[in-house]
Amino acid sequence: MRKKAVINNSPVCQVRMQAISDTMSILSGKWKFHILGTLIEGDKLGFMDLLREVKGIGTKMLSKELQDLEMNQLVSRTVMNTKPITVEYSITKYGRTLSPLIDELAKWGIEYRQSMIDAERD
Amino acid sequence: MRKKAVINNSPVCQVRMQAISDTMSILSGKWKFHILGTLIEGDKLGFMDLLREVKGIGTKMLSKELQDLEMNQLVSRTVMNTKPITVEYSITKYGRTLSPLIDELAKWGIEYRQSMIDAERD
DNA sequence: GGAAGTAGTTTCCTATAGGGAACTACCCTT
DNA sequence: AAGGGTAGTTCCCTATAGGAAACTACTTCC
Repeated sequence: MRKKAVINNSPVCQVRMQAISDTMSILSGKWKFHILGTLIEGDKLGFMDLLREVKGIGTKMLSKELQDLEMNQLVSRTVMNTKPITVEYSITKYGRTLSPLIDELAKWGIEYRQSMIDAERD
Repeated sequence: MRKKAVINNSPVCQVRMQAISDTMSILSGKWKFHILGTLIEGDKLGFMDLLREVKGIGTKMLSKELQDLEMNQLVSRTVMNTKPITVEYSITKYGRTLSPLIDELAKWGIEYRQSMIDAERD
């Protein structure tokens, strides 16, 4: 008799797994959390502001990641009526719903670092 | 006068950003959350059990991801003294500290799906 | 002895992610 | 008219992630 999957067959697990995949796919890539974190802290920022704040990112990736985030309604892009045109990027109300998740990520990472330090002392 | 980064210069932000990178790097890849989620639900599982539970994964990736997780003390691997040797994978106590994070990921993903459905109704 | 189950490893391949540098285009200041 | 700031786009390249399939090695059941 061939064994079959049991645990992940329950509808509730399937939904959870799918949800996790969704979230990770929206927030995939090296820079999304950095950009979101920066925008959550810093209200309205221009393209060049973000380029300076997000250390190490280049124009290509910043542009691409911002487009992804805008597409998913996490970030808004507003072209201002100034001469030299400027653009204001800011986090959306919906983007702010990521705060608890980002906090958890940061919290776990900080505790992880601490546990490594504790382990070293043995 | 040349502008400089301001927001992410505060030590607290730097630590947070680093922590997020740490977490994401430990949990990187397509399968880690699936494996962890399955092990959190299902106590002790063998290699082939996991292969069946984690839909779509192949032996190579499963093996590699389990090694990564074991290295970071999130998963334990025990070779059992049975003939045909079997191996028991289970989540560690430390691995369980990821539960709140995984819950947040799932929660956000589920709300995201719902918001898409709501948006469609307009 | 052959099938099937245990737990992987190895090899080969492709698709994607991501980086660097150059380039566009517009405007302001000097 | 030259330099520097705005906001990107395009092209080229490489490194890595991940998948498929074959292979190892050992055991038990039929």
